Amino acid sequence: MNNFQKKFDPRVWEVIANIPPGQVMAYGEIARAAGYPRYSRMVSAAMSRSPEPLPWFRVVRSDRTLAFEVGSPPYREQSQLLKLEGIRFDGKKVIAAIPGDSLDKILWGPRD
DNA sequence: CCCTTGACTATCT
DNA sequence: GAGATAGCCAAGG
Repeated sequence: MNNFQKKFDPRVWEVIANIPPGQVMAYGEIARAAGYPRYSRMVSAAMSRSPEPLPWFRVVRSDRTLAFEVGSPPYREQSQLLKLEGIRFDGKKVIAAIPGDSLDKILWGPRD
């Protein structure tokens, strides 16, 4: 299909729904995985208009920072949800902490 | 058709 | 590493 499938290609939502807990993906990565390189902005649009709940909080910018304004309600909510999955923050950047990743990193973080 | 917007990115200072 | 800049692409006015 040529455009973003008239509406939004469900593959985008699939990709997001399949991000494992403790792991995160960037908008561009999701777009690529769904077969739409350069559609990062469309991913954000598709996400906010998803017909059903998605693990939206596992989606971050390519530089691994959150897409919301630091300190804003949605920012705090997202960071909170991520922390509940064991994800740590290196300043404003998230540090994916999948179970199986270096235990030292999960418990102590890259710095300390 | 032109212009603006946006939960984006890559690149250059 | 932070800020500016230029691409990017669909939507809506």
